Amino acid sequence: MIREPLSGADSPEIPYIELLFFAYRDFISDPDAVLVAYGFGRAHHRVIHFVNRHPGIRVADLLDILKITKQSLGRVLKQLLDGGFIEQVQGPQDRRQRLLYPTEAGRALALRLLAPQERRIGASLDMLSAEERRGAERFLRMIIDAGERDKVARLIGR
Amino acid sequence: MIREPLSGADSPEIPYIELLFFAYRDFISDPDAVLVAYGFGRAHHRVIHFVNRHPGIRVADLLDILKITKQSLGRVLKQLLDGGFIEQVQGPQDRRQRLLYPTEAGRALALRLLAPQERRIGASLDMLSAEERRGAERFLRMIIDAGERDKVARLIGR
DNA sequence: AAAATATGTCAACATGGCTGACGTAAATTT
DNA sequence: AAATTTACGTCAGCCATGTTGACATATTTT
Repeated sequence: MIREPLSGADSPEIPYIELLFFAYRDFISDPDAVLVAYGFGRAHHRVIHFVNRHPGIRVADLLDILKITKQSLGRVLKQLLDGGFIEQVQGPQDRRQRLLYPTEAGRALALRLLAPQERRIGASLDMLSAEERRGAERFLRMIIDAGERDKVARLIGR
Repeated sequence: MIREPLSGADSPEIPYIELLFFAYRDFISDPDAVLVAYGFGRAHHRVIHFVNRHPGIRVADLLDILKITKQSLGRVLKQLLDGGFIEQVQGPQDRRQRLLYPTEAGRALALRLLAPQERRIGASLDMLSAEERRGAERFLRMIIDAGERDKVARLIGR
């Protein structure tokens, strides 16, 4: 039995690791509360978000963003299609593709899910200087897998 | 059907929201890879981590940190006890309490799970100025629920 | 014509959340 | 001393969301 704590003195990274855990824990609690009213979960949230951010996105792109299997995505996608939050359109060039677009309801849901997170993040950013904000952004960016950073930069538009 | 993307121009918070998603996605992929070798999941990781950080922690405190139910915690805790990664000791003052301590194996596992995250976070911090690092820390801190911040500050030791 | 690609689908399974109720032992309050 | 509260464990069952691997179809590319 070990009595000595694993301490932040041993490793200066530990506070950041734990802050990331706690921040993420609370960060997703906002949309979670909204989602229960729709009978949806976090997986639906992610799909709704990225389809609204990139109308016409392909299923394959969504899989690459979410890093989940086709089966898992297929399940929630079907529910969102059935529920009238997302529409499929055959790709005009490549007709194998099913391009995904939000409906009016889908856009409304995306905005409802976004609102509390904007508030939370906005309030946090308000407390920071310009350089501190840059620090937050660069910190997160460098945590992403090196091979994914360019893709993410393109996705978020900077 | 809506064709206009929900844009970062509409809302300056969106890039941060998405970076947080992508950073967290990759951040947990490291320990996930280690855990499969033990037949454990993320829930075990969290328990192992906080028991190693705070040897002698009570079950109730763990529940408050993880924000999960007693039932969910009980399941993984039992597996960690059975596997010899954690030991229980009756509380000396209050004998209703079961204080949790890591075993040697539990400490070793905690360090194995920590190592890749330290590398990832450390490499990210190395790219930042002192003020940027401060920004990253303050950003995360302010994302945490206001009512939880003091508790978290105590837990992470600053 | 053959091969590769984009997508969907099937069955089966595991993890880890949840609820609500109930039990026990120990500490605290009345 | 009795009643209440607290800390913890446990039971049964449910749900969301992740996994694998195989297979089907339409379409595009070679």
